[in-house]
Amino acid sequence: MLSLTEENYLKSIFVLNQERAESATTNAIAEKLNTKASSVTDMLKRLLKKELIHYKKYQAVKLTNTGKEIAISILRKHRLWEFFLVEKLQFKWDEVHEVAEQLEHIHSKKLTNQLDAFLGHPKFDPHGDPIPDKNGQFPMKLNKTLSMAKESEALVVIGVKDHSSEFFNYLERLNIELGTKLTIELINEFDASMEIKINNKSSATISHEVAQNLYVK
Amino acid sequence: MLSLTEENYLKSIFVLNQERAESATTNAIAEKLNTKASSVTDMLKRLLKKELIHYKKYQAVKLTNTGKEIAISILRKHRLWEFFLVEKLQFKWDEVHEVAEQLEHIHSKKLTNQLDAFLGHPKFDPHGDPIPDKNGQFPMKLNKTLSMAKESEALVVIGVKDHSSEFFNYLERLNIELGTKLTIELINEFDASMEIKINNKSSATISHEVAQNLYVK
DNA sequence: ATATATTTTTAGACCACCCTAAAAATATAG
DNA sequence: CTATATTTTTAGGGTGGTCTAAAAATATAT
Repeated sequence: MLSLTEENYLKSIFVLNQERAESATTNAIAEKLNTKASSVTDMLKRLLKKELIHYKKYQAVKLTNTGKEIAISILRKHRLWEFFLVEKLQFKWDEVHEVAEQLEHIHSKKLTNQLDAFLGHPKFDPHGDPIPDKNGQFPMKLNKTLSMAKESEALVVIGVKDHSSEFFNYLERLNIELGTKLTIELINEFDASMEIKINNKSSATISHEVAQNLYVK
Repeated sequence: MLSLTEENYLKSIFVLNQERAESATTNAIAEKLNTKASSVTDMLKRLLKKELIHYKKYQAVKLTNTGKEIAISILRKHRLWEFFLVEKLQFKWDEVHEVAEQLEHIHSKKLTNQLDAFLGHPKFDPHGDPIPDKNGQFPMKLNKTLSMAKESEALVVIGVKDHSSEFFNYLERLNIELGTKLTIELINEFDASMEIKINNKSSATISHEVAQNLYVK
């Protein structure tokens, strides 16, 4: 059983390596965890002894498979809890992080999996970050935006690229949320703005910029 | 901000003093926390310095008002989470404790209060223990056991006195859980055992000892 | 290619929390 | 009331995790 601190180190290393290979350096980890480089070196030795990382002095760190598994499970818990907080407990999207940082360290497979089921197996957290499933598989990254679709296509909203509250407010006024059905009625050639039907009820005209920020399938 | 360990000490002291005044002795605390008496003495000094307990060498410990507040808030969180686990995540009675022991240490007033609201402000946890409200007030204690009821009375199970897994298993075999309706069909004068109807379906004979451990209303 | 700047590691110390073994205080029995 | 048993505390040490300051390795600049 790992300590809370060890888990946080694994998570940071994982996230850094996601961003860019070779980027999990001592200093980078220290900064991410608000600690000192010397403390990081200390911990790296411990994690090496437990075979959770690959580490040679003065070189960037990588996770072993075990280390990766653990890091992913922590990420999974973090994002599931964020989803829970927003969806069930009315937290705002900027209030969840701090609490999820604590909840991600609760050890109970049953808890995690039941929570996942209770939430309906969400694929993305409230910030749009992908939630790995219980086997550690990440969902496909969202890549198709409304702006890529053609006239008369019927689509479903599955995410947003922009996370500003301005955008969320805009979507709320138009009654667009996750799962909303959109049909493209017309695309203006001039500025690529679109006339769309929302849930087969209301109609609206949206700019190309808005369409670029809506993930659909 | 208190450490997880400090919080556990406060909780244990509170629970011991609930059971009986003067019962929070060094040895009793050590046993409750699965640690050694000398470690307890160590911690008592720290808690004294933080003014969370009243403590004189060789004497039983009491909580200060601050200490009591903290202990109650931990108990509140523990019991709310137990309720959540059973009610929303389909945990069994005997599976919740270990996880709740972890969840009770999450620091977020907003989380606790929103969870409370989400659950509908429950007054008792799945074991029938009272859940203090956000001001630290406990609801009235459960006091009526099945053994106090009379022939032909119809009752609802609202808690258990005994928390052993043996008892939980027994109840599971009989299909008795929170909210189960029991009707007393007959009380044997000899040993005070009862024949009861469970949810108007199955019948069973239960001993007086079992009846004494079921809270009803 | 050497001098300088930056990054990383080591050395040594501190704190929280745990332990064992022994000493001190308290409780119990005759 | 003394002798013994029990409880509690002290003394001293260990581990996980932190830090500062200094040394070592690596990277950068001329």
